[in-house]
Amino acid sequence: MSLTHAPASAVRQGSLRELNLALVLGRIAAADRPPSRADLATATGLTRATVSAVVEDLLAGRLVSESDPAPRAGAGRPARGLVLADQGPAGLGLEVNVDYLAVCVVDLAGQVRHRTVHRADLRPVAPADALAQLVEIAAAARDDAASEGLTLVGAALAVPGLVDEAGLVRLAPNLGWRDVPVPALLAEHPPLVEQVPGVPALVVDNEANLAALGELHFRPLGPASFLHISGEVGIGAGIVLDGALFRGVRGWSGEIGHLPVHPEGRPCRCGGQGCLEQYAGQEAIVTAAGLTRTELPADTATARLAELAEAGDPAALRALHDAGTALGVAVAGVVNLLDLDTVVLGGGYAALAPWLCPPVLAEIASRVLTAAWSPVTVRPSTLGAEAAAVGAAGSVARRIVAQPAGWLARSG
Amino acid sequence: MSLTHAPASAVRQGSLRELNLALVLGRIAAADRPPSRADLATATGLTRATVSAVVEDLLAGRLVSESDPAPRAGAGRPARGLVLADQGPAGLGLEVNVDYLAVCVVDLAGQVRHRTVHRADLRPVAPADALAQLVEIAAAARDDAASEGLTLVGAALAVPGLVDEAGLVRLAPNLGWRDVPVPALLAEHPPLVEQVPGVPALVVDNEANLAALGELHFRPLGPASFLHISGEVGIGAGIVLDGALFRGVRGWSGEIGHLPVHPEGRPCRCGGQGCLEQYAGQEAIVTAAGLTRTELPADTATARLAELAEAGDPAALRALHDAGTALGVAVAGVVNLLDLDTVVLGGGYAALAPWLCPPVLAEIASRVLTAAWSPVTVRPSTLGAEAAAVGAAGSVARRIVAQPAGWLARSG
DNA sequence: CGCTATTTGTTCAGCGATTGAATTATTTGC
DNA sequence: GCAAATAATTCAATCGCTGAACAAATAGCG
Repeated sequence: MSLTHAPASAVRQGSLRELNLALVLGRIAAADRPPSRADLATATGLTRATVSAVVEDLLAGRLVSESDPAPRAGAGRPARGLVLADQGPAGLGLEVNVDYLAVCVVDLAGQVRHRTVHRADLRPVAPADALAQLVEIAAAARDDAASEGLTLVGAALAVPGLVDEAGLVRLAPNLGWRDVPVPALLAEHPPLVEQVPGVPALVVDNEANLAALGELHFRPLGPASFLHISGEVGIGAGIVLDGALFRGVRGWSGEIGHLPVHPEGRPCRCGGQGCLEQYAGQEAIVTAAGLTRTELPADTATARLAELAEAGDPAALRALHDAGTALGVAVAGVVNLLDLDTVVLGGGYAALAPWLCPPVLAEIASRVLTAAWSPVTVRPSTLGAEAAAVGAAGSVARRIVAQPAGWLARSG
Repeated sequence: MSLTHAPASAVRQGSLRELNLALVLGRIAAADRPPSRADLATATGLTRATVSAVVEDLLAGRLVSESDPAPRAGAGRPARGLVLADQGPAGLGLEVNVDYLAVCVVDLAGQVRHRTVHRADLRPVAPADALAQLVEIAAAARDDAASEGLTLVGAALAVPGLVDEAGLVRLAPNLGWRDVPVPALLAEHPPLVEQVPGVPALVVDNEANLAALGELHFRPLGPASFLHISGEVGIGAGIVLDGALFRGVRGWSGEIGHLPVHPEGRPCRCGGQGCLEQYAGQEAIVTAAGLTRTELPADTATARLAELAEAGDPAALRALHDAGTALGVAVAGVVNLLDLDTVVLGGGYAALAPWLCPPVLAEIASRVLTAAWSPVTVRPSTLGAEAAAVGAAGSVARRIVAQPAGWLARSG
C-alpha cells in the first residue's frame, strides 16, 4: 500500500515519453535474453508502434544495440534482439579507503569494464592529496574507457565515514578525515565526467552503502531487498529495499555496528555500551583470536585469521564463533524489524563467512519469529574488497538505465 | 538516489491525466490553506489551463469543492479556494482486538466522521462470530455515513497478529486466532463498501502497522518517516518511511518485541532469549510493579499503573524506568540502523509515556552515534486506543487522494 | 464614478505522443 | 512456389498539455 503514487512534479507529454523510455529500457535491462520489440510490447503493455518509436530513440542514443536474432521455433519473420549497448554512457566508481585507492568503470549492462586498485597507506596523506591521486588514476581510467567507446557520465565516491547530503565528509575516523569538503576539492581538478542532465556529476557516499549497491549486480532481476554488512574496523550496513538504497532521514542509516548486543557490556567509542562493534569488529575478533595487532588492519589480519581458522586453530575458531554469535544477535534483530530475507556478509566478513555464517544462522533460527515460514539466506558477498567502487560505478550506470531521458537529451 | 523511477507499467495518454489528477489533488490535500487554481499551477508546474481542466474533473467527481474565497491583499479577481470535499468517498476502518471491536469512517480530508467502539471480551468468541458482529456495527456506520453524503469505497481491518498478503490471519495469539481466512469470512456478508477500481475492497493488516498510519493524520505535510511502537501484551512497531508503511519482504516487519536486549536473558515464547517483550511488555511491567495480573490485561492494567506512578509509587516508577531503559536500548538500535528522527509511543505505551520517554531518550543520547547532530523526538501517540481503526480508515482515504482516477472512472 | 492595473480563470488553435489498423518484411512449412 | 505466421513500420485519428489571447472581477486612484 505505497500511497505515494502521486508524481513529484508536473507530468507533460514529454514526461510521457521519458517514462516510456525508462520503462522499455528497464525491461531490456531486466530481461534474461535479448527481447524483440514485440516481446517488449507484450511485456510493457504498449503497442508495437510505440515500442518501435521508443526503441528508435534508444538506438539513436546508443543506449541499446541490436544483437543477432535469438533463435526461435516456428514460422515468421525473425526478431531482432535488443541488448544494452556496450558502448555509450558508463559510470565511474571511486573509493578512498585506509589502505588503497580504487577506480572502476561499469557500463550499462553492469559489466566492470575497467578497474584499478592503488595500494597505499592513505592515513598519513592529506585529503586533498589523496583526492589528487585518485583523480589522476581516474583520468587514466576515463581515457581507457573512451578508447572502448565509453563516455563517463557521472561519478560516485565511496568513503569509509559519515557523509552528509552535500558530499561533506563529516567524519571518517579510520582515515583521519573530518569535515572534508570533497566536492569542492574535486572541483579544483579538470572534470572527469561529461555533464548529463539529471545525473549528478559526483555523489559522495558511505562505503557500506555503495558496497551494498554492488550486490545488486548479481541480482538484477527484479527489485531486491537485503542487508549488506561490511565488517571492517567498524561495522556498517547498507540497507537495500526494493532495489533502492535506504538512506534514512539524514542519510546516516546503517550504523549496525552500534546496535547494542550486550547493553551492559564493554564500553564503546560511541559512548554507548556493548555495541556490536565491540564483539564483532575486526579488532575484537583479532584480539580474541590472540593475534597481535598488525600494522595495516584491513586485509592482512583478516587473511591471517582465515588461515588460522582453516588450520583449525582453536582460539581463532572460538573468536569467530563468538563474533558470529554477536553478529547473529544483531542480524536477528534487524530481520525481526525489517523482515528481510537475505543478508550479505561483505568487506572483511566475506573471507570469514564460512565460520561466521553458522552462528549467525543459528541466532536467526532461534530468535526470528517468522523464521519458520520464511527462511533467511546468509551468504558472503560476491564482490571482492573493492565492492564499494563497483557499487558506486554501478549506481551511476543504473541511474542512466532508470532515467535515460537526460542522456538522450544530451546526445541529440 | 532512488533508482526506481521507471514506471511499473505502460504510460499512455490516459495515465498522464491520472498522474496529474493525483498531483493536483495531492497538493490540495497537503496545502495548509485552500489553494486557488493559480496557486496550484505555480506549485505543480502545470499551466493554469491544465489545472482548470483537472480541477473541473475533480469537482465533477466530488473529490474537491470550492470554498469561500480566501482573503488576499492587493488588486485582482478574487481566487476561489479549493478544499477536499466533505462529501464523496470515504474510508472504512475496522478493528478486532482482545477486548473491543472498533469501526470508524474517515473522509478525504482525514477527518474522523464516525466512530463506534463496542467493548466485549472477544477471546471466547469464534472468529466468524466476531466478524459478524463487526459487520453489523460497520453496516450501521455505513448508513450513518451515507446520510452525511459519504460513500465508503474501501475497508481496512486491523488485527493483533501476523497477516499474510492474501489477508489470511496466520496467528493472533492474544485473540486465539490461527489461520483465519478473514476475506472469505467477510465475503459471506453483504458488501460494506462500493467497489472502486484501483481500491481494494478489503485490506487486512497488523494492528501495529495500521496504528502507525494513524499518526500520519497529524503530520499531513509532506512525507514523514517515523517509528510507531504499540505496547500491548506484545510489542509491535509500524515503520513509516516517506509517508508509506514499510512492510518488509513478506509483510511481517516491525516485530520489535523480539529484538534481543539481553541476549542471555529471560527466555521468550518466541524461542529466543532476552527479547524486548520480556522486559517492556505489558506483563513484564505489571509484574515488576508488583501488580497481580488482572483479567483483561489491556486497559485496566495500564490505567492502574499510570495511577500508581502518578502517586509516586516506587515499585511502579522503578518498573517503568526499567521498561523504558529496555525499550530505549531497542529504539537506539533501530535509530542507529534506520536513522529515523521521530519515535511515537502508542497503544498501551501512550498513557505511560511521561515515565517511559526519559529513559528512552537517555539511551538514545548515549547510544546513537549521530544523536549529537540530529536530535530524535520521542512522543506519545496523539490518537487514543483505537488508533488502528482510524489509521485503517485513513489509509483508504489516503489511497483515494493518491489515486483519484479509479473513483472518477466509477462516478462518470 | 470611471479608469487602470492586477490577478484569476477560461477558450482555443497547435502540437507531441500513443493508438489501432493497415501495410510491408521475412521466415517456416507444405 | 505459395500460404501461414511473426516482426516491424506507416499513417490517420485521438487525447491531453501548452501558450497566448480573452473574459471576469476586484483594488486603487483621481
